[in-house]
Amino acid sequence: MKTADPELMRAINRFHVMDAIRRFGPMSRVEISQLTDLSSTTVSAITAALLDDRLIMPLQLGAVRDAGRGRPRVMLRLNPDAAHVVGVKLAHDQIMLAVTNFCGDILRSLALPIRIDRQTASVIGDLVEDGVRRCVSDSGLDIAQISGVCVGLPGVVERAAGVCRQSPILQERDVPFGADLSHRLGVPASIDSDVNLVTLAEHWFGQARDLNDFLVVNVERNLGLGILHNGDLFRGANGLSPDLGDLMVRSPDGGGERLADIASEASVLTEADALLREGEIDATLHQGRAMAFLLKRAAAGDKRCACALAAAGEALGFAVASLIALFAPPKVIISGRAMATSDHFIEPLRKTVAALLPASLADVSDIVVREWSDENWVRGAAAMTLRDLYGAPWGTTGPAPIREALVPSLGES
Amino acid sequence: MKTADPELMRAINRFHVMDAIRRFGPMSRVEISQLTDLSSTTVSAITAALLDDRLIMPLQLGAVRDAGRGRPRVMLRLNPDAAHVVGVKLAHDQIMLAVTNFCGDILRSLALPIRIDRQTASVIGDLVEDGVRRCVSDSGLDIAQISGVCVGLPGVVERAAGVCRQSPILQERDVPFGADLSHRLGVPASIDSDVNLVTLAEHWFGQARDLNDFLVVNVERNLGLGILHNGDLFRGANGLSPDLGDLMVRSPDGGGERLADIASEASVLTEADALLREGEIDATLHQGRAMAFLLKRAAAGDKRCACALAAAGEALGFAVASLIALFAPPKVIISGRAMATSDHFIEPLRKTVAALLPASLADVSDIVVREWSDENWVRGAAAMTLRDLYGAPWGTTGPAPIREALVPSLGES
DNA sequence: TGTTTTTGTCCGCTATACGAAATAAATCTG
DNA sequence: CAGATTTATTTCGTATAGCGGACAAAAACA
Repeated sequence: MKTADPELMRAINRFHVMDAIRRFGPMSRVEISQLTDLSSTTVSAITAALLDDRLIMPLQLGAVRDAGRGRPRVMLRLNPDAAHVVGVKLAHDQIMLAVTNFCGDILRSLALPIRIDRQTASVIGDLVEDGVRRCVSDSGLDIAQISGVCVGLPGVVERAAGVCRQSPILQERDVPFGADLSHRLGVPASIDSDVNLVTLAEHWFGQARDLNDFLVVNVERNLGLGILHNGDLFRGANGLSPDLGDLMVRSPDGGGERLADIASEASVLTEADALLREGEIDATLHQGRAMAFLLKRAAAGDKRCACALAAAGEALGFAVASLIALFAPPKVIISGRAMATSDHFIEPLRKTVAALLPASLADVSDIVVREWSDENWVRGAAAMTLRDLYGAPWGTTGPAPIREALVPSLGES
Repeated sequence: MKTADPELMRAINRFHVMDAIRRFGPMSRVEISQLTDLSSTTVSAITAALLDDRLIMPLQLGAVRDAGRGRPRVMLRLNPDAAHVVGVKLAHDQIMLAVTNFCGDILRSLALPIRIDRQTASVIGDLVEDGVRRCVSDSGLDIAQISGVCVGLPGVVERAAGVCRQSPILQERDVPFGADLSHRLGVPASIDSDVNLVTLAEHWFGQARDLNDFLVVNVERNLGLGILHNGDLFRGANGLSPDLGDLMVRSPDGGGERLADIASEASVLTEADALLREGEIDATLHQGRAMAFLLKRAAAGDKRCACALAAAGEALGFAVASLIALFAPPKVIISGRAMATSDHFIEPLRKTVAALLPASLADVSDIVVREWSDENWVRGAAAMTLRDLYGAPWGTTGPAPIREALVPSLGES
C-alpha cells in the first residue's frame, strides 16, 4: 500500500493536469484551473514543473486571439517529442506495430502478415523484436529513445506480472512475454489483453472520450471483453483480464459451450467449411476470405449464411445482456472486423439484448458498432504505456493488504 | 472531482489507521505504523486526533504484558460508544433490524415476521420506521443518538441516489427509500442491495476478512450477487448494484430465461407446488415450510426432489462459472437459507463449475458455503454506515468528469 | 498615453508527513 | 537499588504541498 504523502498528492494533481491537456487539447492555465478545481497557483506550479521536464510546451501560435482584451492566455500542449513508445498487436495472422509520440500520434506503423498461430513463443518473440527494431528505425528514431513497449494479444493476460496465462495464438501457457521483451530490447515492455488496448484507445481517442464507464466487445477470431469502470480499466482479482470467449453458456441441448465456440468468427466459419465440402466455394477462396464471401451471400439473401450470422449474434446477445445487467454501462461498443459490422449479425444481437434486459435496465445502455481499425489497436497499446509515463497514481491508496507477520492475532474485532 | 489537498491526505491516512484497528483489534501505535507504512510520528498525530474525537480509546487492561522490556505499548481500540447505527434488512416475509455500536457489535435486534410482499412502499416505510424506533428504544438509546440507518433489500438499488429501482418485494419502481426514511427518522438513512450488505459483513467480520476480492452469491427467494473488488464493493456504472436474478441464461429449449426463474428457491418450490396438487403434501405445510420438506425428501432419497435441487444447482453453476471467468476471485461464497447449504444443491453446482471453467481458471476460485445468519445481514447494514463514519475517501480522486461548459472544443487530442 | 481587463506569478499562511533527537516507562544488571 | 538498556511515544525542525491575496504582465480600449 502507498501511504498518502505530499508526493502522492502532487502525483495525483499532476496527472489531472496532464489528463486535462491530453483530453481537451492545448489549453491555458486558467482553463486547467477551472477544469480541475485546482487553484491557479497550484496549476502554475505544476505546469512549471511539467514545462521544466519538457512534458508540455507553450503553443507558439500567437494567433490564438480569443476575442477580448486582457493578457492573452498561453496555451499549453503536450510535447509530442517528450517520449516515444511502441505498440504491438498480435493476432493469429499478423503482427501489427506502430511507433507513436507522446501525444499518441502514429509516426510509423508496420504490419507483418505472418501466421503466428503455430509458432512457439520464442519464435514470436524473435519476430516481435525484429519488428519493433525495424519500425523504430524506420521512424527515424533509435531504440534507446523508446520509453516503453506494450504488446496486446488475445487471451488471458496478467498484466502486472507480464505473463500471458493462456492465449489462442500460443501453444504454451504462462508465457512471460513482458520480461522476455524487456530483456530483448532493453526497453520496459508490458503486455495486456488486446481488448484492453482497444478499450483504452476508445477512451483516449475514440467514441468514449466523455465516458468513464463502457464496455468493448471485440468480435474476431476470438471474443474479447474490455471494461472501463470508473474511468479505469477493470481487471479481475489478480489483475487478470477476462476473456469473454471463456464465458460458458447453456447450449440448446442443455449442456455447456464456450461462447467463443458459438459466437465468434470461427464458429460462423464452420458454416463456410460446410459450403466448401459441398463444393459451393472453392478452396482458394476459403483461405482468408471466407468471411467476406459469407457476408456477401448473406447480403444477397442466402438464408443459410444469414442464419449462421444470426445465431452468432443471438448467442453474443445473451452474453451482452448479462454484462449489461452486471455493469450497467451507458455504452457498449461492439468492435471487430467485417462480421461485427454486418447487420445480419448486429441486428439479431440488438434484438436479443432488447428482449432479455429487464425493464429496469432497458434503456441504460447504448449499443454501438465500431469499425475495426488497425491503427486504433496500436494506438491503444501506445496509450497504455503513455498512461504510465503520465504517472497515473490510481489504485495506490486502497485498503492495506494483510501481512501476517505483523498481525498479532487476527482474532475478534 | 476532488482535488488532492492536505485534507484528503489526512483523510486517507486516518482511514488507514481506523481500518487497521478495526480489522486487527486493539493495537499499539508501533503496530499501526508498521502495518500502514506511516511514520510513527504521523500515527501519533492521527491517533491523537482520533482520541480527541473519542473515536478510539486506550485499552485499559494493564495486563498486556507483552514479554520483553522497554516501555509497554499502549493498545488502542475503537470506542464502542463513539456512534450507534441501525441496520435493517427487508425480505419478502420479514423485517430484520439491529442496533449496533461503533464496533459493529449488535446491541439489540428485532425480527418482524411480516409479509411485506404485498404492501405498498409507504406502508413498508411505516413498518420500518416503527421497527427502528422500537429497536432503538429497546437498546436503551435515544433516536437522536443514532448516527445512521442503512436498509438492505433485494433488487436493483442505486445507493448513491437512495433509490430502489426495482425490487421483488416492491410493486412500485424507483422508490426513494433513502430520503423517505431520513425524513421520517431525522437520521441519515441509506439503502443498498441486500447482498452488498452481507458482502461487506463477510469482509468486515466474516470469512473474507483477509481477502480483497471475492464474490457472494446469495440464494434465497431471489438471487443476489455481491462483488468485492480491490477491497471495495463493486457497483455498476451508475452506482447500480447488479441483480444476479436478472442475468439471462439460455434455457434448454433455446430461448432465454431469467436465472432467478430456474435457480432460486422460488423455482425449486414450483416442484413443491406440483406435489401439493398431487396431494403429497397438505396445504398447511406448504405455507413457509415447503422448502424444509423438500430438502428432507431429497435427503431421504426422493429422486424427484433431488433432481429439482440439482437442476437449480447446475443452472447457478453456469452463472458462477461465468462470474469466475470475469472476476477471477480467489473465493466465492454461496450464502443463503436452507437450500443453499444442501448438498443436493451445492454438489451439482460445484460439479458444473468445475466442468465449465477453462483450465487457466480451474484453480483460482475456492467455492465455500456460508450458512445464512440474520445477524450477519444486519451487521453488514451497520457496517455500511460505519464505513462512512470512518471517513473512507475512496473513489474521490478519479479522473475528472467532463463539464461541457468549460470545455472549449473537445476537438482532437 | 493612461485605463481597464484578463492572465499568470510571487509571497505569506497553514496543513501535512517525515526524520532525528528527546522523553517515557518499563526490564535487566551488577 | 542505581544505573544501563530497551522499546514506545512525543517533540522539534524541515520539506513540500495547496491556497488566497497582492502584484506584475500583456493585451485592448479610450
